[in-house]
Order: sequence, then structure tokens, then C-alpha cells
Amino acid sequence: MTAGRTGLREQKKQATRQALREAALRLALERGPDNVRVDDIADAAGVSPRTYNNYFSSREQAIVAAVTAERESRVAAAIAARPDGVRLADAVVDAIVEQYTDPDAQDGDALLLITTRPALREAFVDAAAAIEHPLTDAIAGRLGDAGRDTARVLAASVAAAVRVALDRWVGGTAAAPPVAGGLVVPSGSLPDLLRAALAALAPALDAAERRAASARHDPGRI
Amino acid sequence: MTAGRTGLREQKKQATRQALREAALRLALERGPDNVRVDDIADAAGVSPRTYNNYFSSREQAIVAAVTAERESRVAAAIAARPDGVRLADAVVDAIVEQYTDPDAQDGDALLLITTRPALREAFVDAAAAIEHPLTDAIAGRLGDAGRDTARVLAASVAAAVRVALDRWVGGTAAAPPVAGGLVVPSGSLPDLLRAALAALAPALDAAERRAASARHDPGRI
DNA sequence: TACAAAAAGTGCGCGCACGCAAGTTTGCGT
DNA sequence: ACGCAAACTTGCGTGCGCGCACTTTTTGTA
Repeated sequence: MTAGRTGLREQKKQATRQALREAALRLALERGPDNVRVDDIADAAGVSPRTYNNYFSSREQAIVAAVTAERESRVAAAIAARPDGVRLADAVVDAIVEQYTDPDAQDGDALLLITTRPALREAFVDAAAAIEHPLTDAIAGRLGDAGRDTARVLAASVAAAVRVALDRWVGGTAAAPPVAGGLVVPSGSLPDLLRAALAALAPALDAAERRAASARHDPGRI
Repeated sequence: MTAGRTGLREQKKQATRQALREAALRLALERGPDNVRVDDIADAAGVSPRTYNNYFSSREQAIVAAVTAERESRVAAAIAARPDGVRLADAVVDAIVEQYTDPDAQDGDALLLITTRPALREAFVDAAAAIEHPLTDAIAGRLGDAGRDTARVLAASVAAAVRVALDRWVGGTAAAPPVAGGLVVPSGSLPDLLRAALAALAPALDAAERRAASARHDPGRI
């Protein structure tokens, strides 16, 4: 179904991409991220430095990709996998939490490295933006083609919420300002942060779903 | 109130920033964006190239800033200016539409240039992300300090929605896929696109506002 | 099987972004 | 009025991102 092109060409491309991101992470762990030149990564993966840049547009992106991998498409697939009867908001939230709790992603060492270095933290958080397009398709699948525009906005919003949760999880952009009265929990568990962030969007997802359902009963309406 | 630091120092900084962005736009219009070196911009603004990079982290950013300017803080101020009785969703949507319809921003020539070159389009669309932080403060102001986390998610979502609207307005990232059955309006007017995109988030804003109101009546509840 | 079109890889070169370690200006307390 | 500390500017050097033109590999077709 989602096979796309399955030729030798595509196979090699994926292999190269994987070789690059794994080399990037391995070298970063071995020597520390600041002692890894792009040439080293390309060398280790057996391609030219120029080719490296055809796959990743920043060194941080390559390192982070080793841990982020194909999460985007997995999220979309996970949503599509939920039975149609499930509330859209639940399908989205559960799918995301599920994919961000994948034991594979918990490469202890790697995450420690990433959450330590500011540049990597930023790249890691920004990587969440990649779920937007797959998410759009997944949500549009539920809303019907009439709701494509709405789906795009909702997907972008969900991605933004995930970004916020991740940012908070890794310690935030800067030190939190000293709040006067309230006690501020430093970080918390990632699933909790994700659910909390996404909860704010549930009403919007519900409304879109309701609208789509009524449109199906009365196609003449806008 | 929102004065911040108003010393000579800050004054000079703003002057430099303005000189840089205006020089960037002027030169880009005169020679075409590809024939403008960073050194030229710095020269024209009377600072060193290195200083230029303390203000803008990409050439595109500087050019786009001339048209984007201080829109971020204006949006926040516009929201704060609405009377407290107004529905939050309306305050946000109206403030944003108002600020993105500022006649100043319609520097015909500049917008033509920006919407033409892909690199500039991207920078222009991405510039919308800058409204997130001011928006967070503005929304948090309405929701009360208990809703700060929610405010951040909502602000990020609103910014994302604006991004989507702008992206559509400037012609989209790539050519739209040929939809089978439906007629697709190419672009439409910016205010309409903004309202359409933000409409999907209205239910979330409403829900947050209701929650905040009930929390005010019953502070013991979470 | 042979071949032409498409796609991916590669070498080169140019600006650019940014860390670092000075030098310079502004702000503030005494 | 003075002087110190913090903020801003600047020159230098390094590695990187990417456009361009060219070679090599893969794919679809005759």
C-alpha cells in the first residue's frame, strides 16, 4: 500500500541514509559531537561529503535522525491502524504517545548526548515538524477530502504541540523565569507532557470530526 | 508598561537593526537578491559583516524582516487591547488579521520579490513563528497564570495555523497535487485564508477560556 | 539485449554562519 | 565625577551548505 517505489534505487538510497545517520551518531558518541567533521561522517558511510549534504542539511540533523528515524511515518500508520469508531482525538494522541515511547528510541547514551548539547536539543525538537505531512494525510483520511484544509491546520497544530512538549522535556530553550507564586515541575515524563499538551487541542479535533460526520449526512451543506 | 530597557544602548540597537533590514531590502530590490552579498548589506548599514550576523542569522531573514518588522509584538499588543469581554478566539483572530492587513506591509514591490523567490518565500513564512512567544504572553494574560502551559500550546498552534495560511497564500511549498474531483482555488485573499485556518482552532480556544473562567470561580479545582 | 532518459553521486568553488578573543561603548553604583 | 562591570562591536579563522556542471548508475522501452 504505502510501498512507493520499491526498486533497487530506492533500496540503496535508504541504505545510504541509514549508514549516514548511524555513522553520525556513532562518531558523535565516540569523540563528542564537536570533534566530528562532516567529512568523517561521509567517509564512515562510504560516500562523498557532497552526497552527505544531499541527505542532511545540517550535521545535527544527521545525528538526531539516528534516534528520530522513521517516526513520522509510523505515527501516520498508527493513526490509520486505529478502528474507525475511535474518537479522532484519542487516535491521534495515543498514536503519538505510542511512537514517542518506542523502546528503540530510548538509546540512553544517545538521548543523554542530545539533551546535553543545545544545538542537538534544538535539532531534536525541530525534528518533530516532520510529522506534519504524514499527519495531514492521516487526519484527512478520517475527515474526508472535504476537510483537507482543516486537516492541514490540525496536523500543523498537533506538530506544534508535540514540539512544545519535547521542548519542555529536554529542559526548555532557556532557564525558566522564576515564577512568583507557583511551584514549577521541572520536566516530568514525556508521555505525560505529550498528553497534557495535546489535551488543549482535543476540542478542535472533536469539532472537526463532528463537522465531517454531519457533512457526510448532508453533503449539500458547506 | 511594555517599555523594557529604554536606554541609549537599546535605541542604537534598534537603529542598527532597522538600518540593516532596510539596506537589505533596498539592495535586493535594486540588484536582485542573488547579487547582494552580506558584506554589501553591512557596508550600507555602516557596520561590520560580523555584526550583521549578530542581528540576522541568514540573508533571507534580513530582507524579509523589512516587511515583517515588529509584527509579532503588535499582534500581542492588539490582543491585549481588546476588551476583556470579547471571546478569546475572536480577539486572537481579529488581532492577527488586523496586523497582517497593515497597509504598511503591502510594499507591493517587496512582496512581489519575496513571493517570487523560493528562498525568500520560505523565510517569509517561517517568520510567522516569531509571534509564538508574544502570543503566549497575551493568551496567558487572558487565561490566568494557571493556564500558562495551555497558553503556550495554543500560541504555538495559532502560529502554526498562520504559517499554513501564509504558505498557501504565497503559493505553497510545491505545486498542488491534481485533485480528482474538486475545484481548487489557487490562493484567495490573505484575510480569508487566515480566518479559515484559525477557525479550526476556535473550539480549542473556547474550551481553554471556559476552563479558565470556571477555575476562577472554583480555585480549588485543578 | 541494447539504448535513451531519469536519477543519484561527485568534485569544485563560493559565500556564509558563527566561535573566539580582543577592543570599545554604555550603564550604574559610590 | 569616577571607575568598574556588563553589553555590544569587530577581525580572524574554520567548517559548512549548496549551486553548478559532469560522471556513473538504474530504469523503462524497443
